[in-house]
Amino acid sequence: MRISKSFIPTMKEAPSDAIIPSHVLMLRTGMVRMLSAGIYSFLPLGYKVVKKITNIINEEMNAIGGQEFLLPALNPREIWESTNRVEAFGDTMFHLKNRDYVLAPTHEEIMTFHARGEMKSYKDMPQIWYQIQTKFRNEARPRSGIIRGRQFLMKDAYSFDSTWEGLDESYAKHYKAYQNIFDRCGIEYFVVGASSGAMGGSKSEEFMVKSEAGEDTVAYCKSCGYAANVEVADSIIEQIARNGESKDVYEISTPNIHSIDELCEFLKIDENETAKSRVYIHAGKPILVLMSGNDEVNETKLQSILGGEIRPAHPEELVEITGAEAGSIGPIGFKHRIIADNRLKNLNNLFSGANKTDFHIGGIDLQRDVENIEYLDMRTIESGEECTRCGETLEVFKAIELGHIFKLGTKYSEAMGATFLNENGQANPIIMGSYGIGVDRVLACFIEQNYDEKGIIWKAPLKPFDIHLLALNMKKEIVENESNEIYDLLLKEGYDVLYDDRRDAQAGFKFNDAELIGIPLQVIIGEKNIQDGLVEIKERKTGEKLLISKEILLDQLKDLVK
RNA sequence: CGGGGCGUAGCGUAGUCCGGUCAGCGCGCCUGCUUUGGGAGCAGGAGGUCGCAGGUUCGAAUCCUGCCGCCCCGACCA
Repeated sequence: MRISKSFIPTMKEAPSDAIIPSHVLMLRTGMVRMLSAGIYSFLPLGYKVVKKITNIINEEMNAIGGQEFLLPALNPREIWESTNRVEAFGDTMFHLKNRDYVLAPTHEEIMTFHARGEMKSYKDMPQIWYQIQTKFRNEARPRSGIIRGRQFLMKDAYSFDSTWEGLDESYAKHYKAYQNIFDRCGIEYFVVGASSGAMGGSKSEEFMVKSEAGEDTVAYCKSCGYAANVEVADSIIEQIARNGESKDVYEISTPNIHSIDELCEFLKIDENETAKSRVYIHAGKPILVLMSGNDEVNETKLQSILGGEIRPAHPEELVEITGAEAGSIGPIGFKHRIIADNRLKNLNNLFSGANKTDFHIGGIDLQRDVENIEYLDMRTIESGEECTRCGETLEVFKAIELGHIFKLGTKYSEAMGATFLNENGQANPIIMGSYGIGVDRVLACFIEQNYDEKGIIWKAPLKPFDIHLLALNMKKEIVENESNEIYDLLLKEGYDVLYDDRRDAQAGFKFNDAELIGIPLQVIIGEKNIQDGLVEIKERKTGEKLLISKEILLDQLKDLVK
């Protein structure tokens, strides 16, 4: 493709709205443009890479027996009512104003609809059906460029089995296919066991990549592969020791001291000598949660301990309940249920709030001074703590969900009456799985993992072109003629070539565009070299250059283009 | 939905507090000449309802009211 004739609008500066690297680079390389918040157009260069990804997905899905569909994005609302998911999705689902249709955010119902119509016997199964299609979700807050949009490309697959063992097999096939897909795309990922949440079903796993732009926080152990959402993750952490002798409790004036850090600084004490208080409301009653120092309450753990909904108390409620403002609350004199984190177990000589604004209490002995205190694990783990499985160091970081596989079971088939007859002639609901991949997220995540200060660095499977051919000065006849000749030659050899044949662009301009777009190999035609019959080959990633005779160019490329 | 920020030419921005020589700068774009291995030089040029709608005023990018849009943090999220 000749750049002079193509639409690849590169930019030296990115719009100030773009923050994360993939967003900046996709805009700067002319792969995408934003139409509205969370709604992007793919331009030719970007769409070319999208198709590379979807090709890989097609191959791997077909390899496990998947059959590709294309379902309508426009759905009658009624079918979503049948599984109660209009309510479940709430405002996240787009509704049309002038007809009773919704824009599909996923396709369990539609696939189940087709299965219900045709799959009447256990002999019809197993089946794996999938599609690659645009999905719509009315995200309250689109962000991070293409990573979280209101409209996005998704590969969604559905398995239909007559037995639970069959579902296990279909699920395992998808797990393997997903590994192949992400491996082939050149993405570094890990798998996190997840709760299936509102999707229903018994088991689900998420394929994640580490990224600052991520929306989940996960704990990951490099050495044994343990990975868990921080909401449910555990770690090994040093217990704090009880002092030999307990002091008496005493009140301290601590004007304007609100945080543990301020308290430690003010009293010249260690975090381990403090207990932080958080008040939650559970079933209409206040509960004091005591944490050691700056440890954070893990609300998911707390919620599963207590059962039912919890929420932090509002500032006004705090005063009502404890008599003090946030920052001065503590266990002494607190009249409701008190739960302390395991790390605080039986500690003494602690500092905590006095339940009197601007006062703290020292010398607290939880054994002696706090009646009916309960100890439970409520901590949010942190980077650097030890893995409970292998004892190595855990890392905690943000991650993006690229794929999610679910054992759905019979939730949808039961709700929609999709049944089949088994060997004994009995009607049973079809046993389903569902399996998603965010296709444009794969693209964004690849870029997040493969760029430098100059631009993107493509790897072979997703590269938009094989070779970037740069004619440095097209106004010189020899450069123009030789470059055109080499371009034709490369095309004839079957290479996909991006040819920078612009007459009015300076050499430096072309170099920078080439680094930005990031095609792995550049073939550079300069006036002096070509006069000597020489061309240059440059590797984008390393910057390594090779000056060779043009006669052996094709031979060299055979080794270099993968 | 809560908090914060922003909206001036295709992109990046100055000016807004303190109303009037205030619509400016850089990049990009067009024309010509020069230059040509790391985002060129000179000369000339095009391009703006200052997000939209009201209002105050002799006069509004600037002050007031309402609305719209975008970004960031949070809440939410299969």
